[in-house]
Amino acid sequence: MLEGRWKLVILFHLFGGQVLRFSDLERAIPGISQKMLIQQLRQMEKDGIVSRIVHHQVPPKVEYCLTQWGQALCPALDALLTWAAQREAMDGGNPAAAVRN
Amino acid sequence: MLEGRWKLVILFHLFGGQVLRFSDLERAIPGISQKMLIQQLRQMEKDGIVSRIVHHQVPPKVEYCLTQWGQALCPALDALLTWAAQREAMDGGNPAAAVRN
DNA sequence: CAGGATCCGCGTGGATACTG
DNA sequence: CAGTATCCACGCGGATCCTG
Repeated sequence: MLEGRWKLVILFHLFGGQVLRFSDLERAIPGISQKMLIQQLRQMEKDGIVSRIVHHQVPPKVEYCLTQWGQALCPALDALLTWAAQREAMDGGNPAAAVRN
Repeated sequence: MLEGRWKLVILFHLFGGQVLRFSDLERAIPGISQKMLIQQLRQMEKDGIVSRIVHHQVPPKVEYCLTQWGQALCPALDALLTWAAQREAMDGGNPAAAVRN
């Protein structure tokens, strides 16, 4: 359910109860295409991890945030961030390597 | 670094300081091919997550375990397990869905 | 603005056979 | 036992164009 190149990246942006618009996410994640963004969001919505809030108005406005079940992922995401931080704190390794992924 | 279909599955088996042989992992992970197993192990070895211990003898014996840096992933893996467990504890949803992945 | 629809390359991953 | 070598399908993900 968390596989794929973008899932975790998206989740990290929704981390901590953030509510973001489609375009916000698009701008926040350089390199992602609209197709991938919507595709991954839809899958996670289907899996009950993120919820989609449509505001009926023009221009359209759609927001995304974590569901309650998605919020439960926060400790795990946090642990992953801690892990990545440890990596950078390590000696020789180049710091970019941990970020690049 | 954790992407791909098998990385996490393999890590879950090396969880808690387990030291396993190649064939142990192969048997423990139904459906994985030798190619994928060795490929993913090599990548994680290169990333410094798992370490490869070769015992020079016949028949060959090679063991795999987490490096110190790999051990640092345990809290994160644990959080993910907790997350998955919460899923199953939830009402309506079919329990298989959380496992299937 | 928030997508939908298409086309397409290329890498991931599966199956099988072979080896030191 | 612990890999290596090869072939190949499929689908992920990128690019581009279109729409309510």
